[in-house]
Amino acid sequence: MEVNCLTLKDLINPRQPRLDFATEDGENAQKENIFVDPSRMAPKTPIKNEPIDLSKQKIFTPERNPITPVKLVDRHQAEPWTPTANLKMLISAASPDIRDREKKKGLFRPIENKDNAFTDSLQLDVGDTAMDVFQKRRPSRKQKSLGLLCQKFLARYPSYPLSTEKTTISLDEVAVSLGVERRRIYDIVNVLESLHLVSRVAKNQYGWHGRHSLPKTLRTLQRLGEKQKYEEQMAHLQQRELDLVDYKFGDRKKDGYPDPQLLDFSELDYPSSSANSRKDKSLRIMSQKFVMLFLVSKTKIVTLDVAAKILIEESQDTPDHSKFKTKVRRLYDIANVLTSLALIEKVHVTEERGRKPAFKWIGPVDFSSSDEELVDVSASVLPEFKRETRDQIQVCAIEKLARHGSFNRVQASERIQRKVDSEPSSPSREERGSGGFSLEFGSLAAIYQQKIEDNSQEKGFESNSVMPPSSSLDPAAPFPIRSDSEYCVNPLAHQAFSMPQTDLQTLSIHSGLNGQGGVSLAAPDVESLKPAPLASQPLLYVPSTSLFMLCGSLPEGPSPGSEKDSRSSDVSAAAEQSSTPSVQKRLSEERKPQGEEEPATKRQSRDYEDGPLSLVMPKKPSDSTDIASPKTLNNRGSVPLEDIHLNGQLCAAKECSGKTTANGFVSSEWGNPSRSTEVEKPSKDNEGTKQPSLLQYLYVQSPTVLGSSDPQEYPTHSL
DNA sequence: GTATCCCGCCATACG
DNA sequence: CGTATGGCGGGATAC
Repeated sequence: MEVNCLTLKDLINPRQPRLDFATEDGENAQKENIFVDPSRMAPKTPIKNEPIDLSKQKIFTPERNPITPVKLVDRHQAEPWTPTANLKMLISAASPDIRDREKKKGLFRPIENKDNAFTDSLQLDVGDTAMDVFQKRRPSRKQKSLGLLCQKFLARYPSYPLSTEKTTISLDEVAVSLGVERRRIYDIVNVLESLHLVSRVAKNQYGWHGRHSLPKTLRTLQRLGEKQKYEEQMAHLQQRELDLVDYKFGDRKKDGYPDPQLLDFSELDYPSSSANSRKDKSLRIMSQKFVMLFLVSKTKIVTLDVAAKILIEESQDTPDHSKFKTKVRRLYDIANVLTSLALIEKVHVTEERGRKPAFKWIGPVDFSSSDEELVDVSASVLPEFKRETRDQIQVCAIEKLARHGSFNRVQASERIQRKVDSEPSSPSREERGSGGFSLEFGSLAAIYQQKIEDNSQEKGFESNSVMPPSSSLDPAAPFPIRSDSEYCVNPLAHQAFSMPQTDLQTLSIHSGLNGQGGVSLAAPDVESLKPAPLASQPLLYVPSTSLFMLCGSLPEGPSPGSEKDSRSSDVSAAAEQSSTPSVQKRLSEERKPQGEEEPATKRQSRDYEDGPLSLVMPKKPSDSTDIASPKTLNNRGSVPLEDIHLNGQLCAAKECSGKTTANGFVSSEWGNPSRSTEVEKPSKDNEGTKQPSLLQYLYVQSPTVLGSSDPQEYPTHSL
């Protein structure tokens, strides 16, 4: 299909046609969105700084100004790709109007994603013939995923742009360049806007801010989330689920009132926009709330259904099932974007009720803390409105609290605990949340970041310590882990980053899941690692899902539980109890040689050996050095830099791993789901003690997931 | 089957 | 009226 559809570009440049883009590989594996990165992500446009590239667009849009874009022109009729498409075509034939529409669309084609290098080459071998093209090129759905698209989008701009330059984003331009309809760009931009990575400047234009203020934004959101007592809400919902109740919360928990204004908070102050009256509706708000849920969650894991329920609640209550479905749909959209930003990753949680899709926060968590500081910061950053917002929010929150309080929070909490439980962190950093230190870090980090940017990125924050450094490095991703990606400014880096992230994620996951703890630990390593950089990269990204979480206590304790150890320390005391140490050790020992890519099989085997732990282990490879990463490198070709971080991350990850795991264990998988079930049950956990958290989640990696989800293939490096 | 989620119709907002 | 935005959900795809 691609073939068929040419894009404007193609038109312009006829020769390229298929190959470039095509590749797909579709099947590969990955789940959907993954990123690969191609070298080309930013194809034409100049990435970094320049936002706009007229060249390509020329035809289409004028771009720069808000002028209205022309809709695109058509290309030939449509692309037959989907069945629907065909139908449409037919229809269009019948009706002119429709036809027009079609024309408009016309453009998309997959862009090249990927790097040509590998894939293409591979594919090329096969042949470029038309046939191949057809087959290969087929635009698989994945290629068109929002996550991938978002990645491409992000690759066009520096994560940490220099303050001096302001980048403007022309929606049309981007749409054309990425080969998608504008509608899709809105989806991305809206989410980015909710995190203040961009802001709307004018009609068709958005200003790119990058992740500089992300920490602040997250802090603010975290606070808001706390105020809203999202944690409790989540707990309630979970309970309900247990009960079976689905949507509908009878209780109405808290909210009687609307949420306060997250939105508002969203608007930065960007000069130009004065008018904003965006009625911001759902996507933006939903995105912020969704993020808040992660930030307030101890486990940092949020299931889609819980998130959907909470969101619905707030807004309205219609327990309508359809509404729920729609919400979930939107959440997937948001999640894809957040995944591309390396803030979350997909996991599965198995609860009593069964396995459910969920996402785990892998972004920075550090800040917690006290309000004031935060506030200040935010204030500085965000101007006025923030404060206002905050105040408002606070007020609301208070009210809510009061109400809630009355409620049964207690119960809820208990239940919740069960579910969530887990927790996080382990020993090392338990406090993170509590302590203010995190805040400090955050701020420091921010500062550093900026400086760094200015300077050059590099830097060595690393040095020291733990968290801070890491955070500093990666603002975006506070976690040590992901930081790398961010760190890099270059576009390429971004691209690359995806991989790293993955790695990180994976690692962390394996380890224990919790990012938190891990992070801190990691940081140090990272530093050291950094230098090594590239090597580490090899890992690749594993997108999502590698793990599953199971709730409940572990069954036998033995194995799994113990192994796993707790990562969670904070919460779960349980972890402490037993296992932790051992686990950690292991982790440490191990390293991951390769990235995660390993096939599930391997893991499994390992698992068997050790049990869940083993899973974790693999990742560890500390060394990151390994290397292999060539692939990643590829991208980098142009961009050198930052990759390094990745390595660091890895390290961190491993460390984390140690901590992590607390309650759950990882299992290998699917294969044995049964097991998991067993587990679930409550054994009560060890802990029962203090923590409420009764339920534990198990994280399991799923082989499938691995394989499947990640299609990645990236073979990795293997090592 | 279920989980994801693309696609794009169509309602709004705005001019 | 037109365009700009983006809610929304049918239905396709991935698993």
